[in-house]
Amino acid sequence: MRKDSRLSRVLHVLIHLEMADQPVTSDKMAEMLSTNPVVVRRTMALLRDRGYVRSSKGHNGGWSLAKPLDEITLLDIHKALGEASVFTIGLTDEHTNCPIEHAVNASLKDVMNEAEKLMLKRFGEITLDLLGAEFKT
Amino acid sequence: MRKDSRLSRVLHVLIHLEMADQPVTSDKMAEMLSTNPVVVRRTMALLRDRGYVRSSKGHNGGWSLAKPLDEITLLDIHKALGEASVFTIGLTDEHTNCPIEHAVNASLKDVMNEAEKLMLKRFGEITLDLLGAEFKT
DNA sequence: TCATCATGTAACTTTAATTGTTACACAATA
DNA sequence: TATTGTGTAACAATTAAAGTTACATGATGA
Repeated sequence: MRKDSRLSRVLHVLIHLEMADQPVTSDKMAEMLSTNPVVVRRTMALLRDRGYVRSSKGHNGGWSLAKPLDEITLLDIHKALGEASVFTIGLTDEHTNCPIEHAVNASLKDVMNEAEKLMLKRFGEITLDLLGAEFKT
Repeated sequence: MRKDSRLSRVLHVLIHLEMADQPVTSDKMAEMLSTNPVVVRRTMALLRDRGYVRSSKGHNGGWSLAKPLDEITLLDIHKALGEASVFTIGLTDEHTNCPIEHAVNASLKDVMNEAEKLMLKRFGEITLDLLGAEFKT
């Protein structure tokens, strides 16, 4: 099953951003991430919409933090990226009226909701400066 | 992100299987699931490999349970389907030696592991007869 | 002011993985 | 022995994300 590594990538970039004393261009980031500047802009735009980063044009332009890392949580970034669900496991579309199908889906949904809730709670507890701190030790 | 609904589908089918007094053909199942008999065989073959179901050929052939539902857990089926991870969130390939990237991935991995562990624990606690029981009430 | 650097974004192509399909071999049974 | 069913290889279709191209627009500094 395909994985979405935007979260991992963008966190990586944000922490680098904090250490830079100048805006960092999409080109530089793309190079870091072995990807394309347009892809970077697409993803970063989602964060800008939420006020976590800023972009500027022209000479010495690029991306910079709009908020200190200790005020941004993993959950914030995860939400900004707008992935519908964290699970690869999906439920069947219940176009039938089969009560068994409904029961199965309800059970699965319960378990997945519980796990997702736990995960998002943890994400909410981790600010991005902690990620940076961890590597500095 | 694409979802894998094989788990949901196959559970649905297994509970139906229990109630059938004859083997059920791949064609019937495919119709139930609005899919293709070959797809059904592919998925069911994974369960047969683990001894949860049996298949027989010829007249009155088809699929039947090889184990009572109260001896099969959600976790058993999940494992049989062989999905690598339950999460849509992936980590970057660490071809670089960037310590920040490593730290970010380690943190994400921690949180995901914890959530996955919880989820699989719950899956292990739910036997398939419980799913059926739930709908009967 | 104007060449240059940078983002913004639409439109399109590529990629990767599953799912669906076709075709045919093989086995069981009425 | 015709029919019913699985087993499986090989291929096509689908789909969603990622990548790419192209060009507009804005900012900056020489």
